[in-house]
Amino acid sequence: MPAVSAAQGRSTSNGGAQRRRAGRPSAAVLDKAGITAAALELISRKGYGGLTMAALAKVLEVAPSALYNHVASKQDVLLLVEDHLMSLVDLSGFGGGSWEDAVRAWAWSYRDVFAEHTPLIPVIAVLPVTDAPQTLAMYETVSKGFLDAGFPQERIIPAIVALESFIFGSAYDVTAPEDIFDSGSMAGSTPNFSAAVRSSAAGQERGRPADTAFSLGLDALISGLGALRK
Amino acid sequence: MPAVSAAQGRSTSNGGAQRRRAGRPSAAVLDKAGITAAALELISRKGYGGLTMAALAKVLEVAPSALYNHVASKQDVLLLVEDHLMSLVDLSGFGGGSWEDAVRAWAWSYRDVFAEHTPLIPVIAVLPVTDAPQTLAMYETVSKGFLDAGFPQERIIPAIVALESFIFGSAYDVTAPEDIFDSGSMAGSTPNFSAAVRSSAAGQERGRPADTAFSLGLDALISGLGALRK
DNA sequence: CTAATAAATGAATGGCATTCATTTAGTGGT
DNA sequence: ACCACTAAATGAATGCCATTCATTTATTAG
Repeated sequence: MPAVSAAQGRSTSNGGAQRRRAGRPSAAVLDKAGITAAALELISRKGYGGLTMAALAKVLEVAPSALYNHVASKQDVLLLVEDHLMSLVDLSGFGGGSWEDAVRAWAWSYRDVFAEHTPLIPVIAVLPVTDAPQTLAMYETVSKGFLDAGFPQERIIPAIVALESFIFGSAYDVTAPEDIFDSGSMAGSTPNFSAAVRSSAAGQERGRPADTAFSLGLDALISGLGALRK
Repeated sequence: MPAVSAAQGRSTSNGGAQRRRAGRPSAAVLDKAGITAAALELISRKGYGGLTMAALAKVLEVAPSALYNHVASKQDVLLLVEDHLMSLVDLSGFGGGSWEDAVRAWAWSYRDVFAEHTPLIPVIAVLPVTDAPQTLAMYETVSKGFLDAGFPQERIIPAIVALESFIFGSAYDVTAPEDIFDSGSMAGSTPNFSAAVRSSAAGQERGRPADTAFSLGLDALISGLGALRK
């Protein structure tokens, strides 16, 4: 199928999109910032399942192959998105106030941002920071916050990594279905677990279960790691 | 059914799979246990990139479409694998000894198992335990361990979830490349971060960096969560 | 004995990322 | 002013992949 797709257009009041003839256009249509923005729009509209190179090209009113003049692969697009998201993480606490409060605000916003973007977590976990300026900027601010709070220099990176690991895992947790711990017909053979599930659901009432666990773990990490300060 | 599983070809020691004629064979060739075993073998040999329905069918010496008589989708295969892996997690500490030691042994082995299977983490995070008997069994044992250690019932699930979140995030961390924190040409603009990276690398010497961070975070979590006991 | 069901084959199907030949436009050097 | 090179677009493959469907054969239930 020729896929009428992107640029149909002509006279009808569509999104615009005149068909472009082959060859380099006078003004460049694409750049990394535009690709990033289009990817984010697509993700928010259709989710990560809807983020395909073809769909991205359609949003940008370009042939799919044109994207490859600006990124080497789809993975590259994900990297661009990932780095952009890092700029949304709240670092304001590291400007003043206690280390505990700064870490808490940072961790909650970091988790919230990536809870909406869990498919990027495997990407982040392996992404060399060199290629990600926003990510690097975040690490710089956080490192300085830890240093100023009195952390021994050689403990700073392990502490940040431990916190990040917890944050990434917790981001997945946010996306879990309500009934994930429903033991169903097997409940009879798991009395202790089933009782614990019932009991935590009962004591819950307000707020998401994921928030309760995150709060609990974060407090434990903050107090445990905080003890490393000189 | 013992499930001959990875069906071997007739007499010849070819890798080559006698061609079976169409129609139901007298003895069933496939079952879930065999599919699970073949998937695990494939994963260990070729990684998750090599785990395709076609490759799985080839290992089992069947046509790809035959798999769909036993599983509904590839996701289903991943679920089978995931549940099998849960049986490899070390629960022995919960038989006796201190809660701290039991949790520590459980957490390390849990992380080690899934560090080799990070592509399953998104699957687990969303998997209803009903469909996963081994997973359910693990939760039962761990829940009982927490209860016996004096945890208030309504705190047990949040505490386990917090630990699991940390474990999953840390499993990704194990797979990160050595030089992930290399700031390269940008190092000049990130003095605090770069110094922290150098310093933690220097103090490292033995063991993986991921182990240092995991140990640090796990100790913090254990001492913080342990304080919840009555 | 027969109808329903289970389990296999083999041939599509449609979606996907990616590549390649081709076209056109700007750019740097002489 | 010319020319070679490079940049940025189109459009037509390519190959991989999960999944579906019609068909065949065997077993099982009534």
